[in-house]
This record gives sequence, C-alpha cells and structure tokens, in this order.
Amino acid sequence: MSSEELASAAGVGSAKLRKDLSHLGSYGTRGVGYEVQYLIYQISRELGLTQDWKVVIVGIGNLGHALANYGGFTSRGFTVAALVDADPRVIGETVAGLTVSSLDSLDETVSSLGIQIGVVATPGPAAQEICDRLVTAGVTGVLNFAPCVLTVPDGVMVRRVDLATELQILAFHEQRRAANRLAGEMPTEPQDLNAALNAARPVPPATLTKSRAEAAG
Amino acid sequence: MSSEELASAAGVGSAKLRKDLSHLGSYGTRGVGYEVQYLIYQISRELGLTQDWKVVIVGIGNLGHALANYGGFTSRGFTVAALVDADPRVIGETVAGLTVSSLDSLDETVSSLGIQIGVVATPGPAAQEICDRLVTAGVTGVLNFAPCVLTVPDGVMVRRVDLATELQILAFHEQRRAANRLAGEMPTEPQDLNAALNAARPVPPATLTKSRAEAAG
DNA sequence: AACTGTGAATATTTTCACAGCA
DNA sequence: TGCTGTGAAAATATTCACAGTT
Repeated sequence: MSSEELASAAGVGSAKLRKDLSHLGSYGTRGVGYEVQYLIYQISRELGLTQDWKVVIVGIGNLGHALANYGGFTSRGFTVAALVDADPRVIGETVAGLTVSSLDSLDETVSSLGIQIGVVATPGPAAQEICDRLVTAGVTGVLNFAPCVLTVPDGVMVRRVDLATELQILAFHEQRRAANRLAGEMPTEPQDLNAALNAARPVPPATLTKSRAEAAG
Repeated sequence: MSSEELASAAGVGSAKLRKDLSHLGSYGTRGVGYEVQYLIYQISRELGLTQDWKVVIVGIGNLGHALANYGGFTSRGFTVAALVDADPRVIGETVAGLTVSSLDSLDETVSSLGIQIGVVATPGPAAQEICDRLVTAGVTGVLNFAPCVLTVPDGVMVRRVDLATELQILAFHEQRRAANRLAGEMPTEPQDLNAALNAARPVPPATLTKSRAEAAG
C-alpha cells in the first residue's frame, strides 16, 4: 500500500506520513509501497503494544463506568485490572466484570497487581491526592480526566483529557468563521468594544479604561 | 497575579504564557501582573464563551451517558440540547433530564433546535453516516469519540478524542524509560531483534529478511 | 513507472533575554 | 525593583522535491 493511500486513510498528507515512518526505520519498498502487516508489527513494537499494560480506574462515576466498559482498551493491549471508588454505595458493585474496591485498598491493589497506569476519573478536588497515592504505589503514567493540573515527580507522566476544552476548541473555530462571514476580514481586536466591556464591568472602570488605551496604542 | 504564578498553575512556562496572552492584547500591567477577573473576561470573550452553544450527543451507550451527565459542559457555555440513539431499547429513556430520541429525528432535531455542535459517541462503523447527517442538518463542529477518521466538507471542523491512544502515549513513554533503565543510552533500533521478528513472523521470511538487511544497512 | 526515504526549504512553536513601564 | 510585552534566537514540525530503488 502506498504512502498516499495510508495517508488519506489516516487523514494526513503523504509526505508527513513517510517522514514519520522514516523515524522507525526503512520499512517500505521503493516503487511499491508498504507491506501493511509488517508495518503494523513494527509500529506496534515501537509503541509498546507488544506488551500488556495494567490499568486501574479511580472514580467509578459515569465516566469511570464508560471507561471500564470501553472495548477499545483491550484490543490495544490494555487490561483494566482494578476499579476503585471512595463512595460506599459504589464499592462492591460489579462493573465490566470487576468488583469496585475501596479507595483504602488503592496502594495495595496497585503494588500487588503490578499496575503501571492509573486513570483518574474523580471530581477535581480529589484528583491530586489520588494521583499522589497512585504514584507512591508505583504507577508511572497517569491519565487525568479531572479538570485540574496534576503535579507529579520526575519520571512520572501525566496526560490530561478535558472534554469541555475539546468542545471549546470547536466553538472557537465556529465563532471565528461566523465573525468572518459577517465582516470579511475584520481585525482580531475590534476597536469599538468599549461599550460591551464597560457593561460587563469586570474590573473598576479606571483600570479598564487605562488598559484599553494601552491595547489601542 | 504574575505570569509566573499563572504559568505554574497552568503547568506551562511563564514565557509561553506571556506570549500566548500577548496574542489577545496587552491586558497585563508591567511591574505588577495580571488582573485575574479582567483576564478571565478577555479570554472568555476571545474563546467564544460569552455565547451559548447547543450540542447533540449521538450514541447513548456508556460514553454517551457519561457525556450527557458530565457537569463540566454547562459551566463553560455548552448546553446538551438533545440525545439521540438508534437502539429502540434506549429511545425514550430519560438520561440527564432529557428523553433520548430516535435517530430518524436527528435531522429535524438539529435544525429545529439550532444545534451547532454534534458529539459522535457511536460505534466506529456508524460514525461516518451519523457525521454526514449531522453536517447536512447544519452542524458545523463535530467531536468524534469513535475510533475512525471522519471526512467532512470544508467549513466543518472535526476533533477526535481517542481514549486508547491517550493510554498508548503513556505506555510509549513508560516503555522508553524502562528500556533506558536497562541499557543506558541504547539506540532506538536494537540490532539483535531478528529472533523476535522471525518468531512473530508477520510476513513471509523472505521479505522480512530483506527488509531487515535494508534497515541495518 | 511508481513510490520510498530524505536532505533542503519553509513554517511554526518555544525559549531567551531585555527594553520599557508602573 | 518587578514584571510585562516582544523582538530575536533556537528548536521543532511540516512540506517540497528529487535522487535512488524496485
């Protein structure tokens, strides 16, 4: 299969696809293309998909349920090995074939099962403490769905998925398009915003006026 | 509040934060810092948070449930205006205060409610058709949770959230660290991988051997 | 003829470092 | 003095375009 075909399937340009693959090695054949099976194997190995990773999900609310039941993990080498929650009404419940265990048992669960990755699906205020306990127990990667920044020591990686932010990015572009439709190529900062700003009055008028003058100059 | 404080709260460097804010205008005060309330207002306006966006969620499985119940949307100006599913067992059910309506009504729901953003939480095979119908009905932004690339016409934006990919990125870095721990600064492509490759035998040995030779040379 | 792999060119992002202002 | 805003520099990422290979 050619880089052109692979690229369009992936939604990127062919040059980018070839450049990216070249970082793994020369696994294509000039004049012919790529052997898909071989490529899959090489990419899988490079990405660490040849080994199995154990995951604990902390916080079995709506999102935790969805994650526990999400089929996409298993097929990519992730095993949800434990579910943990703080709420006594949830503890003991069976979700996706696993029994939800108490937050108290988190440390022991992680160490004894050899869990490497923790998924934080708790409310924001609880997230940092959960994260600290995960790290102490030996987790080296954290996927954070809580709406906050998590601080971790060196050697531990955090990734954050913020669902509201994803929608905001869509809304931002939509707004831009709508603005352009109305007024051709209007500058980013329209000058006659003073009325709106004063109406909203987020800070004392004095400061506001000064800052506007600065921005206009 | 100084750029240093804001940056550490956001988990980025202070130079980056100042540079980013400078694209909105000069809303800070030299020698002092930023007025947080004023900054919040300016950022909100620029991001389009001052207007309300209507969202339809298509596919009310585990993830759809979680999204419908997710509190973070409302506070950032998104209203989940409709829930749609194809499964007769789900249609009519009440989720997060809304009645799940039939897929047949999708087009009318979107146009009559003036929905701007569609969230696709369906299985992969259904996603493209749903997406097409959303776009035809007037949606201009799509948030895709299905594990596939969606094709849309110009003027429509798609963002994809792939939960398994997020875990893979964590696993990738974890694997790298583990490899480095074992062997200091081992090159990215160890040479003695032949045995493993042949054992896995993803392609006929001839091709495999040739490609390996090429990669080594 | 067809298609990869990759240097060189271009574009974008991030960081530095400091002039200028409160 | 302390901090912003921003050019200039450095680092990354993307695209071009073509030599090299089957």
